[in-house]
Amino acid sequence: MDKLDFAQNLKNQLNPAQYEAVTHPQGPLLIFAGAGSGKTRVLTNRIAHLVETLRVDPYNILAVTFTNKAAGEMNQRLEKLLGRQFQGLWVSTFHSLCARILRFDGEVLGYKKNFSIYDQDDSLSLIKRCYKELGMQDANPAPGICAVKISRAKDRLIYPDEYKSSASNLIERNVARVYERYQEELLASNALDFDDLIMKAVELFRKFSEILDKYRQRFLHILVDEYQDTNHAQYVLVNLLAAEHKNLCVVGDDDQSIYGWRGADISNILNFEKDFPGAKVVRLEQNYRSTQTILTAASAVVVKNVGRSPKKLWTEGEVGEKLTILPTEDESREAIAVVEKLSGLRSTDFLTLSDFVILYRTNAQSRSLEEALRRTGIPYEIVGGVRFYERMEIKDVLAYLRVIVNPSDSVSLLRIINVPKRGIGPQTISKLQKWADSEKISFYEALILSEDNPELSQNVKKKLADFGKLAESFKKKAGELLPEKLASEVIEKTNYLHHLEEAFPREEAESRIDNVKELVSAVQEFSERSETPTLEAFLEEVSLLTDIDRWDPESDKVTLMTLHSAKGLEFPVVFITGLEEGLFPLSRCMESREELEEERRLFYVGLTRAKERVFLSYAFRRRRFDDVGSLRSQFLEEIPQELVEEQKPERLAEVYSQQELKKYAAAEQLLEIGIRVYHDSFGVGKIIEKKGAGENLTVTVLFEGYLKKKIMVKYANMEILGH
DNA sequence: CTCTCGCCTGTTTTT
DNA sequence: CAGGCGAGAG
Repeated sequence: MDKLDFAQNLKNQLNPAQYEAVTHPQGPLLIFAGAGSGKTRVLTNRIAHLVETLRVDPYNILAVTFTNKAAGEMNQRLEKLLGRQFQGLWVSTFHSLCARILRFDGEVLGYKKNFSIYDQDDSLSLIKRCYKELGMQDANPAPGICAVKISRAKDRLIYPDEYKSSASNLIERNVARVYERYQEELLASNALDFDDLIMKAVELFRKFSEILDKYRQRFLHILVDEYQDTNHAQYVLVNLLAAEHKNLCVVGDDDQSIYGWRGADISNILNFEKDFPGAKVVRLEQNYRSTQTILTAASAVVVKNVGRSPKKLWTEGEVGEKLTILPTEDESREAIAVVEKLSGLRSTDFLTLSDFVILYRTNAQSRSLEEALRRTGIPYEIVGGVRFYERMEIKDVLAYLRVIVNPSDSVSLLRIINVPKRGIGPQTISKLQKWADSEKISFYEALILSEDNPELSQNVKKKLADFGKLAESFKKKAGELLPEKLASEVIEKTNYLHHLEEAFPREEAESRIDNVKELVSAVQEFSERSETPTLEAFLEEVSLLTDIDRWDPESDKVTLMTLHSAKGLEFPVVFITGLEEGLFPLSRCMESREELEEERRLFYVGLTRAKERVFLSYAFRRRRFDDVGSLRSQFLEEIPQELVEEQKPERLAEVYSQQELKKYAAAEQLLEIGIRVYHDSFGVGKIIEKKGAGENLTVTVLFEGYLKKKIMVKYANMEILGH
């Protein structure tokens, strides 16, 4: 395509706001892109415009997206747009960008090129080790909480010493101790966790201006997608890179900010104009995705939030169908209701399974849905949950590969040193560790040199030597074999499949063995497609891959995923399930306004995924911790009533009374047959049955109208009206 | 050193 | 209701 054609096409295919955003020549640019407003189209066209019309070398462009999938999609769309690939263009996530930079230039910070990347699982096990080493086993906070606190600190670029000096209570002082030790251990293991990738990249740029300069000269144009979800560290990174040329284009939507809990800072986008005075601001407000009804409903919900920049989405699309609310009795009935609706729609509206998505707040909710789908024989795919690369057996094999690449990687080494069982237990490990510390050698070296260790018995030495030889033989072969051959070699020589057979019942063992085999083919597939078919490259890709990256939107299956995973996607028909107080919004997020608003944005994100139809379901009773009755979500009431159609539940529901009642002994006596009560969720009803007493008290209430149910009498929710 | 049992805890979302 | 962890026995 030549230059003129391209320019002409742009004008025809974009609306005025989009056109403005795409053709803004240089300098800071902020694009507020409402849901479904053609954001990806603008980004890709902008990159194409930079190259085709402004003659910017693709080599000088950096585009940062949120997931690898989004990056891949962008590359694909560019290729489609121009009929060729852009050589040298960098499209990647923050994490892979930083990993790449650190592999290349990180040595000045003390990391060797073969560093390992620790996921939160690895990170937590290292933190637990730090607790032990510091003799803090029972200290507050628990390791899991400490891990979160350390992670938040890193998001904000707070280093251990600063954390320590600002620690104001015992818990924080404990975290500071662990944090300090944790960083030492990471460095000794030649490993970085997810947060380090960003933090250390920033450190690199701050400490070594010549390195920063190199990247500044390279990235003359920077585009950042989902800017509302960047945290402080990412913000600083972007600002460092863009400070000189100021050709920074950020795209985002404050209404879709849903990652506050992991450090995302909404003010990054809201303050952009302050950070870059004179920034051009473009608002994309025309929605091309959803029906008017869906869009109106979604907008009505999100306007309840206080801290947002005002905007009004509009569409020229059809009015469309009302949203449907499906009240159900419990989670399995909910699943059945969803599946029934789905199959009905499939036959009457000629939809394919890939047109549907079922969304939920927590991964645990997928179980009942999965069951219903399986019973009905409808193919489905779950995105997320236990990720493929986080499965135990996969992590075991990967740990072997990581040790081969990076023998300092203590987390991986400790993971596999006795898997499969080879008689190297905690005693031996602790002796080795002590010896390694006193001799100032790494754990791996201590293992290899254990022959010379006076502390160890002959028997133990033999076991260690065997394992050491095995590891060394893998290392030697790493240079000669293709990655997939090495993986097979590891699996074979360690007798790993046999170990799985022994450790698990047959069925489970088989599925785990299948996973291991799938891993080998994943390695093979990688080395065939990758430009750098090395084991190192594979390991890096794997640690930064998300489940959504592996998902195939085209395949004829119903998709199940969390609302978080659904960001950036669209479907003709969307089911949002579990709309109950305490579940969505999640109870832990209902205490502060900010958190409740984030839950509401999540609901907004869910609604705006839909092109044509939305179904919202909830259950009166749900098995969680124990059986709990629930109230429908406040979010349901925030949708204008004229836009929804509510299905009537027909079945008898049972909800139980609980401890709360004990506190209301007087109320208990009042709850007798014939008494009329009012309940927040179900309206006015009459008690027709009473069983048990105290904790076990259960009343059956006949609610006026359509419902007859036993209620878990959360007394606060129920008002006694009298006879 | 390994295995098993039973107790406790925690149960959100993810790069 | 899981999964993790510690204690105690083999």
